[in-house]
Amino acid sequence: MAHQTVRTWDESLVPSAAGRTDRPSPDCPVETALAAIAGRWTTLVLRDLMAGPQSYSALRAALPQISDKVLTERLAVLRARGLVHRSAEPGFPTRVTYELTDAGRALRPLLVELYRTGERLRR
Amino acid sequence: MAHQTVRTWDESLVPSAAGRTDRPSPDCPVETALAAIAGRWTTLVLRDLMAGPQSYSALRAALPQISDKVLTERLAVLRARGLVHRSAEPGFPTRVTYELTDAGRALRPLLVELYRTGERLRR
DNA sequence: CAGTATCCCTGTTGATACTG
DNA sequence: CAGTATCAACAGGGATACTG
Repeated sequence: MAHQTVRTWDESLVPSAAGRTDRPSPDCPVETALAAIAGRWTTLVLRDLMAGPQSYSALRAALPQISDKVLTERLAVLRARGLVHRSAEPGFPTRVTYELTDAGRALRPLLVELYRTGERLRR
Repeated sequence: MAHQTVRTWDESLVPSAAGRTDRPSPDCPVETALAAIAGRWTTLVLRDLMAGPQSYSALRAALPQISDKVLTERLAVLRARGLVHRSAEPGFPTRVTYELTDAGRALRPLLVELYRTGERLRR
């Protein structure tokens, strides 16, 4: 009879099978959440959008040091992730509004927990 | 009298001044927390250490696809971050145990929230 | 106003092989 | 057993200049 290693999982930490992965996998919920907020500036953009819909220039004004390229790419990625919705009014000059989707708003508790954890670590 | 833009901050999202940054800054608690768990494989190593102290080979066995180089580097970084403690028993063969520090254990609620958020996003 | 287009640079990851 | 050493490959981020 061969040895068998039975690994016990802490259900409060890893409640479902998807988290019992032995390598980084998109199927792991932790990876899914990390992928949602991945990228420099991303959490700052999300924070600003949590206050409500914002125009492109309002977002840029709130983050003076971000380059157009990066802000545009961040917003495009957040759109592709289904976290942000973009609406452009026809006419000139162009006016574009970005706002969070329901999925985007679902990130609020995570941002709060990141903040709490960061403050804890400071001590 | 010049115009003045008064930005209102949601205290439940950004409770202290450290989060009201206009660029990625190590002073922001969110950045601190993200830095703690940054890096591929990192959350998996932390997850395994949440179950208690582990030897180097136990960690490697739990993550068969990680290379020695990356596992070693991950552990070194987690040590440098003050999240993991390393203890080596003298003698041969070497036996080394890794365990979470108090700071490392403080990450548990964040991992749980990452998991919850990831599951939410799946729907 | 709201973006694009280039180009470069640097850090991170990984494969493979070797060691006290 | 518990790592190091080396090197190659890649992706993300940023500076700058231009456009419908």
